[in-house]
Amino acid sequence: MPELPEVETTRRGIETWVTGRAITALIVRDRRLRWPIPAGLEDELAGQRITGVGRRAKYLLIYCQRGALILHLGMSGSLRVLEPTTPLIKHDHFDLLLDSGRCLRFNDPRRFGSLHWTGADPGTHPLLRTVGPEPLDSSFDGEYLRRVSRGRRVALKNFLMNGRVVVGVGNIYASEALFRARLRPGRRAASLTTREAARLARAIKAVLGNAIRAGGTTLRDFVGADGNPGYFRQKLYVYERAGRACRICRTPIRKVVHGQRSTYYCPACQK
DNA sequence: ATGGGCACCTGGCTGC
DNA sequence: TGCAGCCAGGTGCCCA
Repeated sequence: MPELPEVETTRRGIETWVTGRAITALIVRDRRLRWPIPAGLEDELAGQRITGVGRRAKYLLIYCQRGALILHLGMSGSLRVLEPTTPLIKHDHFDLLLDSGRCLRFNDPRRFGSLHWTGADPGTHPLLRTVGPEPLDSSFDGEYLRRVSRGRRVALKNFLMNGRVVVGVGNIYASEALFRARLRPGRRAASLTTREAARLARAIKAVLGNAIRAGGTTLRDFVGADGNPGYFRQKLYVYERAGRACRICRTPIRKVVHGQRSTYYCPACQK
């Protein structure tokens, strides 16, 4: 499910509900995620106050007095603000109960999500230590993309989805950003000219920014903290539009596979 | 170092 | 109606 815009939508959705609240309890119902929820986390969290909610890459960071929770939504995870009495459904993994009387409830059918705890700066955690720049930061620009793409023979699409190059760009937004930059997904990264790299960096920022403004993309099951879907799907130009007319030039959109993932592009608009 | 492929899971849809 | 097969928004790890 979630790429950067969906995680950011979730972050904004929970922020005002949890910041400044104390955790009264963590109730774990199913520890089985990509990695098991750490034993003893219940005791660590009880009584701690939440000081803020951040995001790094596709990880949500819930800052507490003595450390931070690091939460990944995987492919199918969602985190909602609910009354604790809301009936449980299949794949509800945990509740974080707050002193406001609300709770954060995490549901994840495919169990690709994860929950970690760190007593240190989350940026030093092994999962986050080696990741690339945030695409919406000013340090991420055409000059950076041009520099790190030198000598790289991978397809542009895979290059963008490599978290060491840039974080947050998943399968939907890689295709969308390449369409917006008018670049073919199969081109070698090393073929990027200075101008193209600048166009691509701008396209990534624009696509992600617009998707955040729309509350993310819901293809099947993404919902934000309020339970509502995202509305960016209506604004997709190529993703899941194989055979349909390009919104710019009416040429049929093509679907190919790169690294076992579906990729969509317009053979006329993208060079 | 780089790139490619696999594995981890459940559920929804398609076609026989 | 049942069932097999395929596909899905991520990413750490293994191997060449």
